[in-house]
Amino acid sequence: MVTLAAGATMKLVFCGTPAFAVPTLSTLLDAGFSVPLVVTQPDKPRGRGLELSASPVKQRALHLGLPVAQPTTIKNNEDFRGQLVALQPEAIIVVGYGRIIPQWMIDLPPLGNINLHASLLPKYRGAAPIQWAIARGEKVTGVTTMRIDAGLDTGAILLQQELPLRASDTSETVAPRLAESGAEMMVQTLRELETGTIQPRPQDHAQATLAPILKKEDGRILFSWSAHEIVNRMRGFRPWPGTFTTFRGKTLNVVTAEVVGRKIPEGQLFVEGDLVLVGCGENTSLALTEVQMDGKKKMSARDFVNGYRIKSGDKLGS
RNA sequence: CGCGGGGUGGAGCAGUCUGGUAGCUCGUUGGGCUCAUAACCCAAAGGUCGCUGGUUCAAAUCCAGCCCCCGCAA
Repeated sequence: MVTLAAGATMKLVFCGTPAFAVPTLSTLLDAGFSVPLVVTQPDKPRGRGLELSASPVKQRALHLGLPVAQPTTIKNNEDFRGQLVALQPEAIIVVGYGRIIPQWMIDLPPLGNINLHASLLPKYRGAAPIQWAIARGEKVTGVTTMRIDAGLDTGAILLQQELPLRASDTSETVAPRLAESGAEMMVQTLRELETGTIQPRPQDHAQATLAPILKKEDGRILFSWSAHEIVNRMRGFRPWPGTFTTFRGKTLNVVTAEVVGRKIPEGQLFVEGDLVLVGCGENTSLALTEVQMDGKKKMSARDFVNGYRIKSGDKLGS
């Protein structure tokens, strides 16, 4: 548990949207920081039926009784700007807000705009750092606090913490852990910024890599990839966009699978007992474990074979 | 009124268009074969075909309404 220096009640504005940002908001409050305003993205239609729904951060903020602002524009929004200026925050905290922070906002608070990013910057700059780190087969990822500047996740690094990745980890298992450790680290970052004991460290831009926001198509499997690469994407892109291919004209989501060192023609199925293999690149293949047909529930590979009469030689990807 | 798929013995599916004895691959149970087996052979049990109403001599199948599940999109 992190504690704030006695007597200090730093005033913050918190900008965030997804579930990843929620622990930071809660932890800051628990640590005694004052958050007179929470900024989050406007409610959007989500889910079947496209019903309007509030962001996870908004839901938590309302639960905590905090004022919420949901500006549709920021850069030239005089009302919003006036609101922030009037609050005179000492720092603005940004965690997965999902908007470009305009210069006037960067210049506003004396301690700057502090961002929590879910990677070891300068690696994996962008909107989907957790997913891409896993999809690229990284053994270690982490969280970074940094001072926001005009670029995309290019600001000076304040604190960083590593988190080892296990072979069984997926985005679903890693994100909460990073969110928790990042929340604690944000508290520590602010304390050290306040006492001046932190040394901002410029990023080595030559080492930068990108983690662009995911699109559905990022989940499409190419069986020319090695099974290792496909499994890594499977882990990283879970639960969305998932990893999928097509089977008999419909989308087939490959939920879980294991790497097998066996040569089978790419995209071709091979059934042997309870094993359902599909050929991949570099003389590897995938042993399917769980799949989901379009419009159906997730099922075991065994059920898939029994129900759909899968035979060796059937092909995926068409 | 965002688009689309689906609900059939324990599981996954076919059958629905062209109404007329409930099917397939598994699983389960019993038996057989075998040194043995998750393998093979034989047999059996197990289903109000999501719910309600309608049409019909007859509805899983056609019509209307409702419930539930899933994918896309966001």
